[in-house]
Amino acid sequence: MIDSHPVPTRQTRQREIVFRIVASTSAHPTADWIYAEARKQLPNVSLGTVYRNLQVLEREGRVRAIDSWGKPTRYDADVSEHYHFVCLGCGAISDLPKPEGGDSRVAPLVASPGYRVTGHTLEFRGYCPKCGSKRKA
Amino acid sequence: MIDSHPVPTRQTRQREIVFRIVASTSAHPTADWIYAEARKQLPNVSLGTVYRNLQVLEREGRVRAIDSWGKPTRYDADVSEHYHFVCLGCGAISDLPKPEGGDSRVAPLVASPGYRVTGHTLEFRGYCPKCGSKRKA
DNA sequence: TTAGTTGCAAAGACTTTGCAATGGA
DNA sequence: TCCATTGCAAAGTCTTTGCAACTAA
Repeated sequence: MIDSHPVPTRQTRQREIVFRIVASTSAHPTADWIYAEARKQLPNVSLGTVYRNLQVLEREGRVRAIDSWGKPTRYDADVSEHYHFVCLGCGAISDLPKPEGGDSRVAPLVASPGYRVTGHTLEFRGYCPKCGSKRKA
Repeated sequence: MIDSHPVPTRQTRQREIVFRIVASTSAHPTADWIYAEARKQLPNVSLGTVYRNLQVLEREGRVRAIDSWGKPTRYDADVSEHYHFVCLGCGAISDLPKPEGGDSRVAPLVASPGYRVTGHTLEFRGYCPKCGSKRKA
C-alpha cells in the first residue's frame, strides 16, 4: 500500500519544467494550466507526462496536491506547513498566513487511542475581499 | 454563483430512500454504494437519480459531501460539527469525537481582513488501529 | 547497457446532462 | 394543471495507462 522500496527517479527536462512552473506561481495551478505553460517551453510535452511528473514530484515531496472538491486537483510548490482559503466566488485558492503554533493547536483535536495520525488538512472556505464586496451579507 | 431563489423541492420516493440509506450507516458511503442499496428497494432507480438527489440533499443541508482526494465523493448524514479520520491503509473514514470547543480553536487560525469565512474542513489522515498494527512504525 | 521516461492515443473512473415520460403538490 | 423529478443513455471532465521509442545515469 506504501512504497516499500522507492523507485529511483531521473532528472528530466520535462520534470524540471513542470516543477519550475508550479514553483513560479502562487496561484495553485491545475494540471491543465501547467500543461499549457509547459508547452510554451516544450511544444511536444504531453498532458500524460505532466500528470506523471506531478505524481513523482508529489511522491518526492517537492510539490503538494490540493484536493478541490470534485474540481481538478491543484498543485502547490510550497510544501511548508500552511493552510488554504478557497473562495467560493471566484475559486481562487490563497495561502493563509502561517498559523502560530498551528500544528500544536490542531493536532490535539484528535486523540483516539490506536490511531496513528500522519497528517491533516485544514481548509477554509468563504469569500475573498473581491467577491465578498459584490454580495450582500 | 449562489441560489438567489431556491428551487422548491418535492418529496419523492427516490429522494427519501437515498436519504435513509445515507443516514443508516456511519460508513460514509459513496454514490455507487448508495445506488446499489437503493436498487434493493427500488430496482429501477438510476445512478443519475442517486447523484441528483445527493446534490439536492446536500443543498438542503440534509447530507454533507466529503471530498476524498480524487477518489469518489462520500456522503454523511451527520451534518453536525465533527471531523473525519481517513485511513490511508483501508480507506475507511471514521468520525472523530466532537472536538471540545473545536470551532473556537480552529476559527482563529484565519484572521485575514476582508475575507469572510463561511466554513472549514479539517481532516486527519493516518492509520486506523487495524491497519496500523499491520505495519512497522 | 538498463531501467526510468516520454508522446500518443485509448481507456478508465466518476459525475453530469438531454430528453420524453411521469408524478407530487 | 404545472413543473420538479425520473430512467435511460450518451456525453463530459479529469486522470491514468499501454506501448514502442527514447534517454539519463
